[in-house]
Amino acid sequence: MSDVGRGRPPSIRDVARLAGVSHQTVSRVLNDHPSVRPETRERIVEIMQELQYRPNRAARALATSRSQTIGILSASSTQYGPAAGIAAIEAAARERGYWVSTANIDAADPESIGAGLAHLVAQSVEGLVVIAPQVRVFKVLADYEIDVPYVTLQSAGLDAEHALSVDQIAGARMATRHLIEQGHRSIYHLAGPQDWIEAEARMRGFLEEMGAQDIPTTAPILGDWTAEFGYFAGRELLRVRDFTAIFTSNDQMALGFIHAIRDEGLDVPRDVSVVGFDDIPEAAHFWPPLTTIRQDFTELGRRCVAQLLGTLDDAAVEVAHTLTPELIVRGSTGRPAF
Amino acid sequence: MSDVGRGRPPSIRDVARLAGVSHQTVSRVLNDHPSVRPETRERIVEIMQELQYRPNRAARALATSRSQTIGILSASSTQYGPAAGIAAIEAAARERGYWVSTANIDAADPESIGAGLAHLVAQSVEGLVVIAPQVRVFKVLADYEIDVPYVTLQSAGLDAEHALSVDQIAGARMATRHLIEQGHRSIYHLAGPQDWIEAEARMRGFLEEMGAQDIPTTAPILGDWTAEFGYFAGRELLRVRDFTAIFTSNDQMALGFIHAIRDEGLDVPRDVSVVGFDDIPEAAHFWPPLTTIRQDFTELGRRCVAQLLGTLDDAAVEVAHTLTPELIVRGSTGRPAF
DNA sequence: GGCAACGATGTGACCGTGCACACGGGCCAG
DNA sequence: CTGGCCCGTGTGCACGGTCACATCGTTGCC
Repeated sequence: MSDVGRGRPPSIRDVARLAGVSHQTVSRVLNDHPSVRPETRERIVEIMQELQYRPNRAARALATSRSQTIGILSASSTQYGPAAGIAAIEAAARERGYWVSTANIDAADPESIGAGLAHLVAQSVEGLVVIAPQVRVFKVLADYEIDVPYVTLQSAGLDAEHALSVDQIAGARMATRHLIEQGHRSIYHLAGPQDWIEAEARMRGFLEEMGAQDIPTTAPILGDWTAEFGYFAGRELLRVRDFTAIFTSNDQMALGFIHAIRDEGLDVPRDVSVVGFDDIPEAAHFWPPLTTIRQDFTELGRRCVAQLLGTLDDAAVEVAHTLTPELIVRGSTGRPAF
Repeated sequence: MSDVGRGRPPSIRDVARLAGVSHQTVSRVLNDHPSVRPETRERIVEIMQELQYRPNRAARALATSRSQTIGILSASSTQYGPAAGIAAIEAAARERGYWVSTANIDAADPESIGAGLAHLVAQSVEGLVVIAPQVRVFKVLADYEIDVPYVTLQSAGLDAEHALSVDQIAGARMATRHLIEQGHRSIYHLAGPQDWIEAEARMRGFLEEMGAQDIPTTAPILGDWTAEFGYFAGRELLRVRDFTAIFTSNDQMALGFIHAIRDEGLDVPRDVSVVGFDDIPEAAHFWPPLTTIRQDFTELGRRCVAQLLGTLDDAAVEVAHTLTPELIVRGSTGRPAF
């Protein structure tokens, strides 16, 4: 007698039959259509609960040709910054009833980029967030002739229209200025990989600020973001030791660099001052605590969804494309010894 | 004359018409059905490329009632471990033609857990990976009567059938034994939050090993995984300083603890030896480099997908549920001073 | 040589939802 | 009084695939 036949989950037609209405009326209830009599609506809702009815997303997507999904194409998602951005994007998207699908890519491998992109496009995502701020990725993006709206994180300068980012140049200038203000004149810069837009911008900020203050610079060293590289770069540079401060393009490299400094029996900041970039949660507990540039990844992720879904609902939301970073002064910087 | 009418993307029927076959034959090509004449297949494939045909995922999902999607319910996805796991899961899933959809939750808030779960279920995921190794989450999971297969990461002991994990107890015992072998007898343990399964297991491992060697222990301190907490716990404990070594339940807390040790003007490992857990990429460049327990999150993620999709394709894959961690000895541990 | 089996293909229904349109009744304005 | 409009609801089809089954020609075996 019970209807636990459960060959398949209940559909709107099952609900309709039990409520004594047409499937269309049920559909109207689902979509909050105004012209349904309150008592009808109530009855339908009740039956839905009773049946544990859940709308079938695939069917809806098919009928409306909207997937209600946004895709995230991300490189290096184990890094704090991207991870925080992804989390924020997911939260903001969910709040608006969207799903989030991720594809992680190896940004060093062009094929991987294309595969990730194809994967997301095949899923017919409605929008795309690209957290892979590398020149190479943008080339692929351009070639691919994406036909969905997209937004990129941390790539100002390359694709201004679609970019949302923290002002990397400003951040780098803050970091550099801080060192100069402390009295340093011989400052190195340990940059990120050439291919990364952020790395390039930070390097530019460094050079701009040094230029503005008329201080000669040596060519930045190109790193790979890892603490490991910071360590080896430090070992190398300290053999000559003709500098009193270094600005590294992220916190991990700063950590490695400090490690190298200590290995040489030197002290931070007495012998060398160090400034990082990102303010990862651990930075406050490096030894010494790291002076760095804080970026609000969470806010960035939030705006990114606002912008994207704004485009989709053509609400023409104007979202500010640039956030300003903040200098966090801690123990790793001080006046140079004489 | 051109067919750039493009009201909507091409469907298999469009392809079929141009190829002079029925839509069913096109469908067969899509699904690699054997009985299609090679030349027919070739012609169809050609036309697909010409038309830039892409199968509509929603339609397929509707017809087959398989979404080809697995969901990840994750807490604290900005941590290295979970993030690495997610990336591995995504890669493994994609390789097998599955999509991955994520929901991040605030594990402290029961409502958030339910909402995340509901979100994924509403998407009709075919399988679920839960990376939120907290007792509370499991309660919700049990209440929810999930009707899709699921796997949980790092939660052995609570839900053995579904759990895939690195053997936390073994890892904690390794860490503890290492300290004991160095000659330490007064060892503290800074644990993770009580609610976390991993934290509990590591604590148990610590107590077991200490017990096995007949060394008296003091009650572990309950932390929150952050470097911040490690720092404050260190400040507190060092006021009495009746210990020569500490085993912290993760690397971040170790970092904070070391910070506190140095703030007191003490040295690691001369005055206090420190062992962490996880081996985050930065751990090798802490000062001193951190002795810790390495877990292979990537392998864990991979197996997790194997297990899940094994269930789905009922291939009855038997995946080993437990991985063994590895002790990485670095500079933060040594013999106690006398 | 006849019949079964199989290979290659086509036909039509079906999956669960939304949309365009139709329909009847009540209200209001001319 | 009557025509038009809005409200609440129903009808049928479309969305783009897959599935079960039908069809037809060829091959193989007794």
